[in-house]
Amino acid sequence: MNYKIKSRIWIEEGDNVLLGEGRVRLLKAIDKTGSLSKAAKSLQISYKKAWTLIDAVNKSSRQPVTVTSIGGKGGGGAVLTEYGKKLIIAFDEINKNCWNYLEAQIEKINNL
Amino acid sequence: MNYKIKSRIWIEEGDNVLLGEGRVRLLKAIDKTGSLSKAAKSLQISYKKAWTLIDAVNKSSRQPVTVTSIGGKGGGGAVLTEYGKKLIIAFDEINKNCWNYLEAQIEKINNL
DNA sequence: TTTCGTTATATTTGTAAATACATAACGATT
DNA sequence: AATCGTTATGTATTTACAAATATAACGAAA
Repeated sequence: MNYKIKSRIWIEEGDNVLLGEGRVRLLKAIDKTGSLSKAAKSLQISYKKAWTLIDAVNKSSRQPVTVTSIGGKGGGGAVLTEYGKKLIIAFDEINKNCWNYLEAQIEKINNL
Repeated sequence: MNYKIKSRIWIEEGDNVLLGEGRVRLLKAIDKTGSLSKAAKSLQISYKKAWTLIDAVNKSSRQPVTVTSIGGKGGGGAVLTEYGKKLIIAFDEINKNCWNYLEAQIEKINNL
């Protein structure tokens, strides 16, 4: 059995976290469902947790990442901004490249 | 103000963690002090926490990472095995290269 | 055989984080 | 103005984790 290497990356603005894997997952779910409550349900987390996460994302971001509306047809909803979409694409790419690098490097340790 | 990117890497054997940044820090302190209790003190963690960490390291490692002795002159002590020394060197190198890569990549996000 | 500083381990206590629950506010549609 | 599915927020409870405390075991050396 060989060792495996794992990693987590995240982006900070000052002392606050902007993005991590969980937040990216949530943003993708919002993009797919058009709603924060549906996104939360699909990820099996509470609405409150999802809301707190998105609130933190928007507070630490330079530009809005989501736009929400309350009331009206369907009760409201949430969508990603263009900036938000670009963010998750860039994050995923960096993360994937990081994994690829690490997966190659673990051989150094398996061969010790 | 620009965003910063951070990361954590760790090595797993099956479901158990072998090495992470904290464990590597502890192993280095053991190497420097020759004792688990002194290493714990130098890192401002409890002896118990240090012992639990080292126990987990040795249980998930293919080969012993530390060798401890109880009683006798000086009460006993702990030293790293050659395998343990090689492990922390390899871990540090991989980790450092990972940081360098990420630091270059964060520009993609700062330029969005 | 007593001392000493260490390793080894169990048990309790305290604290922070996650979770659950509850409710207000909103606004287009009917 | 009543309804509906959302967003938005406060509060309480539970859980998980960290920290503190206590104590046994060890063996060389004096």
